[in-house]
Amino acid sequence: MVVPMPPFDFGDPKAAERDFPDIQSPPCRTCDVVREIAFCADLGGDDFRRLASVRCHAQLPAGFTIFREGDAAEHVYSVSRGAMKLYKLMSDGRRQIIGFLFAGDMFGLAFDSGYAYTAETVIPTQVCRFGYRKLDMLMDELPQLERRIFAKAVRDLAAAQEQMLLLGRKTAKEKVATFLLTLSQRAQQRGLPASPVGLPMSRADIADYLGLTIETVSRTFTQLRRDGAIELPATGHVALLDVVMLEALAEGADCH
Amino acid sequence: MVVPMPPFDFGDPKAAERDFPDIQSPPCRTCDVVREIAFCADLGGDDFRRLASVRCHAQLPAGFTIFREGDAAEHVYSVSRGAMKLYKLMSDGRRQIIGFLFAGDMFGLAFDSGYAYTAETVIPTQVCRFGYRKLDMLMDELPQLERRIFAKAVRDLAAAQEQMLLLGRKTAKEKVATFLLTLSQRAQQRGLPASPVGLPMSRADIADYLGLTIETVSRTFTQLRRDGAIELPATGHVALLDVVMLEALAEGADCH
DNA sequence: CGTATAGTTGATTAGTATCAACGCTAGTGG
DNA sequence: CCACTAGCGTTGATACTAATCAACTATACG
Repeated sequence: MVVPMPPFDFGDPKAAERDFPDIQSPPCRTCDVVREIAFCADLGGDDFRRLASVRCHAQLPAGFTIFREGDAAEHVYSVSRGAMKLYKLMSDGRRQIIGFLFAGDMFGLAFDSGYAYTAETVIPTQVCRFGYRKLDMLMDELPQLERRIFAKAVRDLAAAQEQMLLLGRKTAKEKVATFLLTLSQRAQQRGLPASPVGLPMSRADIADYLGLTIETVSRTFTQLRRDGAIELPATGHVALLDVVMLEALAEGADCH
Repeated sequence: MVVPMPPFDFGDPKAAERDFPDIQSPPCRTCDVVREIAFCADLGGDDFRRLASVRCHAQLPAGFTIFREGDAAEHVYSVSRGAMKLYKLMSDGRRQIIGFLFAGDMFGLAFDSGYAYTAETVIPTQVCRFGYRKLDMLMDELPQLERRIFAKAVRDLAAAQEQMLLLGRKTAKEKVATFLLTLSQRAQQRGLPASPVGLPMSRADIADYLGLTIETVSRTFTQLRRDGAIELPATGHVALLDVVMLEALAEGADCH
């Protein structure tokens, strides 16, 4: 079901970052499932096969950097399984996570210059990779595909703008509530339950996504737990007990 | 040179907001200039004429709302002259400005649902409007055009991500320095001088763009003026005296 | 010229960051 | 299988940036 582990040394993270394991493999079932939500959706069987011909897969360990901000953009990626984070760094190490990605999400679009962000796995993750040139040629042939990716870029833009509102104008509590609701909605879209939601990323990742510190994120979680809005059954999981309250909190109806 | 004033009441802002003045007018010179940087660029003379056939122009007063967040997306717009702001509102009135637009900038792209933001003029502004359906059909015929708009969306996305870094991780001084540098660069791209830059938007607009308050923006301006980094020769204008210092400040080298 | 609005400056407060310590969990090796 | 250890997460005390509240000044407009 999952592509065999690529031949790099898991014990040495530096070695793991050297190369993207370039495995040419037959279409896998996971990717067929993902197809419905991924950017290959809506393509006829024949078109899909042509698209599939220019891709390759890889199973990557947690903490694996696929590309860095500024790298020449040579591939577009799609997550088949697992979770990724995209981030930007400042010279002094401050980090802003631009987004989290799950199965079906695409990343790596960059037109003129290089990639605008670094892409790193959060947990062991399987991705499909598409060569840029081949994809470009394919887009000329399949206008359906281009339109599909175009629409995806516009949706990403809308999401980024929503996040700008969050970062610029929301309080810590509102930020965390919004984050949890969004995670839940996205889980639903992937056919997963809305309530015990996987929370694969660390507190540091959440903090850097919401423009907060680890401590504030932690404190806010406890506060929401005390309010009865959420529960933290196990590490890496949240249960949304009171979605209505969370929605109120997300928009500023702060019941202190 | 500029299209005649549309027939709505400038004295009554409510009335002004009712309708987009639907003026069918011959291609104007301003728009031809803008063409080089706007999304119609790179089209052959014939293709450009076809694109021109589906557009209409309007000259709008300051503070004019072209569309609101959530409105059904029926048109795409391009600024010919003037300045616009795009923003999102929260239920309690908190506002986040998503971006400022100047001559050559496009806005109004929205795929599935309605517009993701409200679009309002900052000063008297001239815009071109393109019907969505017609543009859609035209994109099918002119892949060049679709690719062009696609690229624009990807660049907008990168800009939004850069702004996420600013909003989430930069200090007030870093935010303002970054803002001024970006304004200056964009002015240059439009063929204007880099240094005395027009600052058509209010302090409130700048504050809502940078995730600050009016007072903090004002204080930071004075601070930068005292540092010798900028000068405020007249209302609505900034001179960037020390770009190197501003660049250092923008990235966090805070010379207090 | 007078008034309304936008912008500046000052005093105080509040929210989040920072610094610091502690507890828990997961992974490791005996 | 269990003890050990490192890293992650939580909690507390304090500091600091930017928000808020308030007054004043400058600018634009009628």
